[in-house]
Order: sequence, then structure tokens, then C-alpha cells
Amino acid sequence: MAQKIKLSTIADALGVSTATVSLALRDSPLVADATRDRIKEHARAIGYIYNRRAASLRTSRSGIVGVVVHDIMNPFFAEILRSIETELDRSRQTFLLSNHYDQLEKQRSFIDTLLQLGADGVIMSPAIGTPREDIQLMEDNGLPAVLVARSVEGAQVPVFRGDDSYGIGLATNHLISLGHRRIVMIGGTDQTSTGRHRYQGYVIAMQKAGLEVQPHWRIPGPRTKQAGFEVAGQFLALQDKPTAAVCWNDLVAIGLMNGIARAGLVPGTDISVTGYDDLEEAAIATPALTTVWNGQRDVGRRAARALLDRLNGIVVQPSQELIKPELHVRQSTGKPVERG
Amino acid sequence: MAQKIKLSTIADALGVSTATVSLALRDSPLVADATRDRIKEHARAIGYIYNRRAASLRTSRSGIVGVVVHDIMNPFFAEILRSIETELDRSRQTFLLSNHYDQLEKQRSFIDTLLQLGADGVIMSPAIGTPREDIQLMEDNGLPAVLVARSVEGAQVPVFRGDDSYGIGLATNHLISLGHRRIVMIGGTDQTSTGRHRYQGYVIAMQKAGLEVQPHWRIPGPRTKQAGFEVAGQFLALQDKPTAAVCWNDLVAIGLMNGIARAGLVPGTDISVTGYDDLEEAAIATPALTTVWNGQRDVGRRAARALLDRLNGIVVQPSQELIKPELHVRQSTGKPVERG
DNA sequence: CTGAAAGCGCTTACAG
DNA sequence: CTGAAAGCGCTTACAG
Repeated sequence: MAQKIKLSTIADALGVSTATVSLALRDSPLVADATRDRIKEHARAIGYIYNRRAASLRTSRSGIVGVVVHDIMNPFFAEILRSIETELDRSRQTFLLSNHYDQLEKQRSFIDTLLQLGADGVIMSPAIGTPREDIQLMEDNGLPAVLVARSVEGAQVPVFRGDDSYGIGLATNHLISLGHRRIVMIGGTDQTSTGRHRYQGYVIAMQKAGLEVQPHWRIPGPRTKQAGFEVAGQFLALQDKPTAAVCWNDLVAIGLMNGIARAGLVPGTDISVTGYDDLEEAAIATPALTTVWNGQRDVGRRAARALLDRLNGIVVQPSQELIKPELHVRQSTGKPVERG
Repeated sequence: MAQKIKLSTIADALGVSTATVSLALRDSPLVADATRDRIKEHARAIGYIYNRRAASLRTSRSGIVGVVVHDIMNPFFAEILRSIETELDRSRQTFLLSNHYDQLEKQRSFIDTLLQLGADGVIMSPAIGTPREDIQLMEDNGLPAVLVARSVEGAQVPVFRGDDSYGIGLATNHLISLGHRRIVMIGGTDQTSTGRHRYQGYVIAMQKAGLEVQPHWRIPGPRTKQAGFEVAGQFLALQDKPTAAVCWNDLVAIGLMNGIARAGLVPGTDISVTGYDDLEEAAIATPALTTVWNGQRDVGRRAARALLDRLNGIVVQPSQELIKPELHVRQSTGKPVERG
């Protein structure tokens, strides 16, 4: 890489100032058309590479937006990410992605990196236990934030998430209307707002139907296919032989169905199972999964737009935006079957 | 955010020079211990944020490593990414992730961004059709590259990938040894080196066993669960009723098994199916999937190390590093069963 | 419509 | 062990 090519290289070669080159490359109307064309053509010809660090140091805008989630490999976040990506691409923002794996330290170190790079904003699904001070720190340092999926008590920023209590209610009511009485909730944790909301939704639906809620009908924890699979034995061994399971998400539901099948029972027939999220995979599972569509695409799109608005100086009020979930009925639920 | 805090803010407050502050914050032995401690403590107390853009402009190292793959949501890449992440974290490099979805334009625009940000290096699984000039452009502009999963003809950079021809041979031979004669290969494309290598491996294994290879025994295309599911009908309708399918990857295999089950046949009994990659999911599929472990973790780890070596000035010879795959036999394969 | 000059916030020889 | 000064490559008033 012979000699580093910079604005002044072009300016010198064409006998103009760097100011003119800078303006020309950014299509400023201040530059005469002929001059602009000459400059752009020359820049292209010699392979000029714009130095964004220098520009960003000067303008204090970096064109970088950070996105932090629990785990990008989780298909639920994957769908949110895809719609965020689409939205940000449109505004030519580069997006910097990171997993925090629910470790506060990882999340903090990423936020630190964003601050150091002068990122323009951040979209995050906060790690379990994120204190509102961590959110405030970003805002105080000029890094506007928007939350998705989970909220942080007391944080003064917009939040976009599904209406979890309502959504799990849809699944629970569906099972109740099919005639199920002994319904277990599998997965999730009280440590997240989402976890608390979903469990509440289940409890409320059961109580409204006049059904008792047994403490041992909650198997907390599982959030992955693997975990759903592993918990099948424990579920099937419950004394009072529940006939249905409301699962934390589609991954847990699919894992559980695999575990049920492995135990010689037929999911959807012997045991009814519901998921949550309506991932692409839900429709092709065996049996096809009855689940709750969680509006991932909307969450991502609306969060990205809210952030872009903030970047463009539009004031976005801190608020909780609840996306309404929808029940999608498929073959994994049916009338209850009593097991010997 | 009152007044921007910078090195000189600290220098002024403590009556030292910015040079001393800069050195102290980076633990330079040139600074007296007492001075260093005083500076670091003050920096922490007033909430100083290091400006990496300024530093990077000066030093021309950014601490950023780009990672580009087809699709981060694909579990195959997910596992590679996780091991890259672990490796880079250790060297305190920030990693900038992007999907190219096999669109050359997306890939180019990301590479451009990396060049503009002054990234230190890049690890990529090149998009279909990537010309070697695109790789050369990065190298010429001081952005060292390392390839994973796919190679680019003629590119002078290190490549880490599985031995695809050998690996698919393991799966094919396994089916042949069970007694299968009519074996179909489903998925993949000749447009990628991986696709060509895997099909070759299948053909070679068939021929070595003295079996004829029928052109219609190849159903190219599918690479996702959804696509595997959809192609089941076409597969089951083949005139000569093949008894087994060698699939492009685990996703296709799992989708196909779901499709077979939906058609009323029992995968693993009526039809033998093999996958490729050995994703976590393979072990919990119903039936558990016989598949080829593709060394994702090794690929990621070794690629990251090679790049870090290059960043540290160690010369890494361009070479093709083939990771040896292993066959993992489970329940999705068995003796052939002739269908009416 | 174009140019000369200052400045973004660091780091790095160099001098003492 | 510490400081004064130059410079990384841009952009932005300002002047003409």
C-alpha cells in the first residue's frame, strides 16, 4: 500500500483545496458540477478511502449504532435483529452487534466500547439485573438508548416489547377452552420483567377460569430447545399428570415435544403443548406448533425508528410500547387425553 | 453532559501535561507510580471516557476486527462466531459483525465500512461469486483477511474449513455399509466451493462402492430447515424410491425428517437421513440425527488465532487448513426398507 | 464557487 | 520522570 491517499492527495493533484474536495465528495451544492465530477472521478481512480475516524473526530457523529442482546443466535432475537438491520441500513448506519449472555460485565464493557467509539445510539435488550444507572450513564454521555423485549425499572427511555401477560393468556385460554384443567407452565425466570409478566398472565388466565394454580405446576428455568428436551421427564413424572404445557417459548416447546416423543407419547395428541414467539420453525415442527406470535418484526422496526428519530433530534418520550401478540393455532394442541 | 471531559481536562486539574496523563492511563512504566495512581483515580472519579477515534487516528490501530458471514442466525456460523468471539475477547479486540446474505454488494459495502473505520483485520466466509480482487483490495489497503468455511480461488490468504469431500464421504459410506444403494443428495449448490466439494465427495463414495450415480439423485438448492421440509414431497415422489438421503446440513436433514413424518413415513426407519455439521440440535431431533461433525469450533478458533498472529506482525502463509470431520452415528439411519 | 486556517482529542518522538 | 509541540485526516466557519 504505497502511500496513504487522503483528501490532500486529491487536492494537490487537481490543484484545489481540501475543503473543496471534502465538499465535492459529499455532493455539496456549494461545489460547481464540473469540479465535483472531476474530483469524484479522480478519487475513484486512485482508490481513495474515506477516513471515518478523522471525520467522526471532527463532527462527533460516527454512523455507528450499537445493538446488544442476550444472544444473537437465539432465533427470537434473530428476527428482531433482522428488522433492525433493514431499518438502519436504510439510514446508512453501521450496526455493531454484541451478546451479553446476561452478564452485566459483558454488557458494560460493550457499552464502554460504544462510548469510546462515539457511537450515535444503542438498542438493547438489557441483561438481567441491569440497574437504571447503567442506562442513565449512556444517556448522560450522549449515547441515546432504546430498549427492546425487556424493560428496566425506572429507566427514562423508550421500551418496545410484546404484551407478555396478554400473550400467555391467549395460549392458556386456548388450552382451557379445549377442556384442559391441569396446565403446567414450563420455562422462564422471575429475574426478568418478561418472565414475571408471562407467569402472571398464566396465573390470571387460570384464576379467571376458576382453576386452581398449583405451585408445582411451574417448572421455571428452561429457555432453550435443549433445556426443554431435558425437562420432559420431570414434566411427565408429575403426580397429577397434567394434560398440557404452556411453554416459555417455541424453543422450549419444540424441545419438550421431542422429549415427549422420545418417551413414547405423541405430542399434540397425548399432551398439548403451546409455544411463544411463532418462529419460522414453529410451522414446520412435528406436530406443527400452536404458538403466540410475539411481533418480533414490529418490535425491531419500531425500536430502530425510535432511535433514528432520536438521532435526528426528534424528542421521543420514554414510554412502554406494548405490541399485541396473536394466537396461531396449529396441531400441537387438542382435547385433553387422560393418561393411565 | 455538561462539558466534554478529555485528557487535557485531567491534565489541567492535576497540573500535569496531557502526555503524562496519556501514558499514565495506559500504565506506562515511564510514569511514577504515585502520579499514575493520582491520575487514574481522578479520571475515574470525574467519569472520563477514552476517545478511541482520536487515539486510532493517531496510532492507526483501531482495535476493531470485522467478521462477515452469510448469515449469523445460521447455527453453523453461530458456533464458529462463538469461538471467534472467545478468542478475540481475550485480545480485547472489538468485533464488528455483518451478514452478507450472499450478496456481493452487501459484502462490499461492509468491507468499505471496515476500511473507513480503519479496522485491523477481517475474518470472512466469502459471499458466492467473490472475486479474488475483492480480497486483494483489502490486503492492499492494510486490512489483513482470513477466510473461513469457503475459499476463493487464487486469493493469497489463509483459509480454514472442514474437509467437505472427506466428510460427506463418511456419511455416504455409512449408508452404503448399512445396505443402501439408492442414495439421494439433497441441498447445496455448485456455486460455492463447499457445495462442489460435498457433491464430489458423495459421487466419489458412490463410485468407489461400484454404485451408479443418477443425475436425478441430486436435489440441489435447500440449505434451510424450511427448504428441507418443502423438498420432502419431491424426494418421496422419485420414481426409483431411494431409501436414503445425504443432506447438505443438519437444518436440511431436520426439515426433511419433519416433511417425511408429515407424509406418514417414519424417518430413521422407512427412510435413512444424514445431516452435516452436528449442531447441538442434531442430538435432540426426533429421531436423533446421524451427522458429520464439521469442526466449527476449531475453524473459528484457528481462524481468529491466525488473524491475531497477522495483527501482531507474525507472517502467516496463505494456505488451506482442512479440519478433519467425524461421523456421529445416531438413530436417523438404519437398514434400507423398500417402499411398496 | 473556492481557499486558508483552526480544531476535533489523542500519541509520540524529542528535549530536559 | 515530565512537558511542549507536532501531527493523524478530516470538516467547518470565515473570508473573498
